[in-house]
Amino acid sequence: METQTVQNKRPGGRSAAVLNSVKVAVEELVQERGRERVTIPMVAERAGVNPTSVYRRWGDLQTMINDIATYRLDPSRPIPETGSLKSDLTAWAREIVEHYRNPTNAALLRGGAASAGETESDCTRNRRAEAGMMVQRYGTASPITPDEVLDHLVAPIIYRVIFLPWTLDETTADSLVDVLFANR
Amino acid sequence: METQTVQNKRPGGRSAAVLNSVKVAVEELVQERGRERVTIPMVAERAGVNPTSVYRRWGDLQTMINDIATYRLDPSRPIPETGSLKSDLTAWAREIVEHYRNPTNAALLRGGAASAGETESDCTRNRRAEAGMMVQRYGTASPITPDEVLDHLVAPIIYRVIFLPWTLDETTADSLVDVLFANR
DNA sequence: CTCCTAAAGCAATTATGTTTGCGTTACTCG
DNA sequence: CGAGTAACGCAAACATAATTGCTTTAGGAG
Repeated sequence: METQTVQNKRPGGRSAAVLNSVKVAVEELVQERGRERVTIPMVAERAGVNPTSVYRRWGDLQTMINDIATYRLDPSRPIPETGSLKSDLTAWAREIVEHYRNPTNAALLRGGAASAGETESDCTRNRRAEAGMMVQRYGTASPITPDEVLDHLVAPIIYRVIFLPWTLDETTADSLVDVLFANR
Repeated sequence: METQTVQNKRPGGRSAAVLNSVKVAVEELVQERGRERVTIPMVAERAGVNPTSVYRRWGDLQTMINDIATYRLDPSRPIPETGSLKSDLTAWAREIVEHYRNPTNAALLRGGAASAGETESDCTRNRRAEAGMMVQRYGTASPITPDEVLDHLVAPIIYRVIFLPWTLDETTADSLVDVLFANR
């Protein structure tokens, strides 16, 4: 699942309009029908665009969806920096939970899960890098390792997003962090 | 994702043979090409069966794969009962890890993930029920709740299966249980 | 063993997704 | 602006998936 944004030598005007309406169409359809039941002709029709344009720009559905999904949860967004590891992780986890409480983002994650596994996805790699960054800030004496963050903070969130989305609420992030820091 | 085994008024002989060769074909193909790139005609050809038979019995690919996946990790298998909650959970987690270290089972899980979300899948429900059973055995004074088992034992395993399968080894289950019981 | 019919096989048809060649539009650079 | 060309739209060709009516095979009750 490699996700390099499909670049365009004429990014403005009509191309931008096509990109935008396709993006909206994909998000709507993935949310309405689930990643499995979305096809390129379907997206093209909803977007008011010719299917050929989609095929020529992205090649196939997976590439297109990965490309579109990249626009969300920007990898270059600022990582919380609040003064303590615990509050950084809380803020960060809340962001992730809020992101995936959006059904479109959840559906895109599920779609990505299906094709994950052989190679580390951008999504996973980014989460790991961000976790490492926060932990390192507070030195090697940190009570928490990046792997623990993945296992006990990211994993429960992602598991719930995929399999138990209705259990995600605004308290999820905080209580997971509490458990992570209990007795340390 | 509803998974009711497609029942057959003539379960023996030829039907059984078809079911079996289709099952093998699905497992091979899902493992070889990933859930996304498997089609019914493909499965039928590999199985040496007419595609029509597959369409008529299962209707579509998702139903078929869910049905086939149900044959694995038998829900009526015995739950470990070793005398302590910690060792029960360890044995149970080891089973799950071993199950999903098989690439076919991992691929089927990823395929299921794609269509999960709207309704609780059998797989998830069973894990939760099993966790509850083990915890209850040792009374309400238990230091661990079923939800904690899901968040901190099941979730990390499933997360790794889907996104980081190469990080699963024979120590994974034990160390996750150790963390779960640390300081309790 | 025999009959009944569920399930499988086959072939023709329909539907849908994908590719391709070519003409048209309109972004961008000078 | 105006020329050059990237990207789009259209329509036809192609490929493959799904459906359907009919025939054949064989499981299982009596």
